[in-house]
Amino acid sequence: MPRPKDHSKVENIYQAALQLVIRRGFNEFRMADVAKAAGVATGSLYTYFRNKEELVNALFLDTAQQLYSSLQVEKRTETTHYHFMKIWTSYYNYCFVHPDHMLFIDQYQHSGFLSDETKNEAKLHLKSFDDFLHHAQEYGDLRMLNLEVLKALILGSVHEFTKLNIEHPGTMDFHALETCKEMIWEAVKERRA
Amino acid sequence: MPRPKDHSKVENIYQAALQLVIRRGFNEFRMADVAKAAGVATGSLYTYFRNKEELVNALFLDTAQQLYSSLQVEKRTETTHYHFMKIWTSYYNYCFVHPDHMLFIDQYQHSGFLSDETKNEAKLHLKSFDDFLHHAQEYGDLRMLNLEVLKALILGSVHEFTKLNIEHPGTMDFHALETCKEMIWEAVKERRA
Amino acid sequence: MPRPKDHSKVENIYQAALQLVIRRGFNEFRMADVAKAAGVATGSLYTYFRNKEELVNALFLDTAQQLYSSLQVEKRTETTHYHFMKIWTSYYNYCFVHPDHMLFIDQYQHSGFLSDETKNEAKLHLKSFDDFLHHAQEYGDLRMLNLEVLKALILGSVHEFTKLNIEHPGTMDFHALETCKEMIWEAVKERRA
Amino acid sequence: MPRPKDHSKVENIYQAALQLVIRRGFNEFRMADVAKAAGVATGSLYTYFRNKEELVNALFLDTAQQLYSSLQVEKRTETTHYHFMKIWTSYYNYCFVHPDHMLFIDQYQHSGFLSDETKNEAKLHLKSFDDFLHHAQEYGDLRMLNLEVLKALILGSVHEFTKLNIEHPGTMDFHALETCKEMIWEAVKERRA
DNA sequence: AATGAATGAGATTTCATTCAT
DNA sequence: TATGAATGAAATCTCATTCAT
Repeated sequence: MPRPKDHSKVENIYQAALQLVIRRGFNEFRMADVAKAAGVATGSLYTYFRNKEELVNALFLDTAQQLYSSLQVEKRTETTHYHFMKIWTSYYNYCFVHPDHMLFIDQYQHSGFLSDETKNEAKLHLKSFDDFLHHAQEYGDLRMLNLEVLKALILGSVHEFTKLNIEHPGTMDFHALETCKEMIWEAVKERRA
Repeated sequence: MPRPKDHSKVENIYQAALQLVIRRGFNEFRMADVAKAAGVATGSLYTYFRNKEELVNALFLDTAQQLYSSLQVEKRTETTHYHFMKIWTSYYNYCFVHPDHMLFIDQYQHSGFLSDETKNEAKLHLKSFDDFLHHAQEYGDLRMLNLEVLKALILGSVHEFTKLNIEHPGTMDFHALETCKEMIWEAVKERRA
Repeated sequence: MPRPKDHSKVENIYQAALQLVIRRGFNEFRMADVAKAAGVATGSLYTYFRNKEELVNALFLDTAQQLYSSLQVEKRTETTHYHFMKIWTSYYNYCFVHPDHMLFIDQYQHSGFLSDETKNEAKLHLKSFDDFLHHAQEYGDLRMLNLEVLKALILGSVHEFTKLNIEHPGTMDFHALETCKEMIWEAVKERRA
Repeated sequence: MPRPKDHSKVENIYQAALQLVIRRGFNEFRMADVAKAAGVATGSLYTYFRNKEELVNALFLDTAQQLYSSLQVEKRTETTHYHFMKIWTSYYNYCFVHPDHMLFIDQYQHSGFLSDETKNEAKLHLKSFDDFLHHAQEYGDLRMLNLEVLKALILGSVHEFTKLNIEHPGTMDFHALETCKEMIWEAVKERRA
């Protein structure tokens, strides 16, 4: 029996690659560096990924999956308002703890490095969030607006606030955060007659 | 800083570089490609810019200046609401026509390629917008919130909607746009007692 | 030298390697590919051959032995002319059926990959053909000429015609083949006083 | 004005590449080695050739052109026999002086490295030799046989004798050479009624 | 003995920058 | 000043070989 393909190594590679993406400013990361940081040989990267492009795509998918999973959508038990706040906060918290993940996704989303397939597959992880928004609209709790537009505003706001945190740490204190949540809710909530 | 020997050539270079940034997926653009697209020799780039980094920084400044100038802040003659709508719309329109400018700024803003000096200088062009927001807060028309946070929300929303336009052209129709403006206003406006 | 632990496996490896040499254009064949095609693990190749060089040498010997055995030299019972035609034809037929074998030998014969030992050992399988030529010269049936030169012409002609068959299938029809045999015989036969 | 692309450098590269092909046994030559031997930087090879494959193809064409130009076909002024001997001898002499050229052509002719286009283009340089053979057949001086077959025998014989020269220098002495010429002529000449 | 994942030296190729013209 | 061929350091990728299982 050969050594079984070590899938924890793939995790190490993802971690290392992400760290480097951040450190080297999102512009470029070198395969040799990824290998070294992951504690494997350069050539080993190519047992897991056919080339650099495939590694980036896989890393993107893996990261997007984690990032979007942080949108804690649950079965409807509370008011839309309550649920919305909870989801937004959980997403914000994830971005706060892992700004690198969010930045990576944000940066590469529109880059030519990613295949359309990857981009589409990444979006699948937003399905339950889509459903939440859709149902909330049907209940008359959210503005009737193209879902993509709604999503862009909600997730985009988190992204922007996270970038702010990176550039000016401390700006987003407790009070600011509460206000932000409130603002976004005011933006998206339906105004009843 | 470019030595403005021949300003039209520098303009060509900027144009060419921006086009390439878009085409090559924001990841990398080659000096040779920029030169060819700009209709100059590779070596000539180095008469205008000391190296690639300087070219990127100069391009960033030039683009940011144009982009941020589109925030048509005027002297206060109308209500804050009216003025806000006008500014947001003019910015949105610029992004709609030049999505590449906006994407370039958005992508490189947090990249290690830019010097802090460049980043700061770029922000100077937001000074009049800062002033507008600040005064509007003083008049009690906008939420009392860290200016950076307010800005992040306002400009960020335009950026997100522009990205939407790129990915799904047509999503942002007239109705959606009006609603978006309304949403952002609802988010940032001060609720009086 | 292969350790003949499992002779059928070595045969598989030879077959696979030859197939690959053909497919990959005689330039390079990869150990991993040979292993896969032979249905064994990469590492297993190294139980049979110390390294790639040894595999090539062994393959060369094996193939040369088969190729040269097709020169059906028998005890002198017929005229030299009859015997010559028979031998040439049997060699031609083998090459026609196994052009890959012939090409492999032809390509690697002068390549630095083979040890002198291998080259010499391969030539031993031409011993009986050498004898045939030598005796035919003594009988005054073949030109008195350095044996190597004679061999070069006789075997070389078959090789050339075989290559022709590969490049332009059908060129060597029955008539052409008969003429070729005749030509070579005219070339090598002794003209008596 | 930039440095004009130095086409003598291409010649250097060809020379260097050929030398290496020989030295390293026709199996492989490294771009870095070619560059060093040609006295240029590694990267410079890529200003002349897009990649290794293109270099090999160009080298093949260049070498084939030289090799085949040595077939000194002239206007018919003498007997076919005389002319044939002259051509064969001039080709043999070229191969004797440049065995490396001949070996390179012979080795790569059937290798997957060359494009079909290259192979076909190389053959164009045999056009005047084809014409010579064709006319000689019409005059009733050469056997009526597919031209390709005739060529294979004539050129192939030279190749084989050249290889002999490499392996056993001295074998092809003056006497042997004269006999060889005679043999080939006996093989290809038409036997009149 | 057999496996095939892992290795890493070494190959090819790229591209920012220089420099002869 | 302008040119673009030339450079070579540094990147990506390959593949013969090793070795833990």
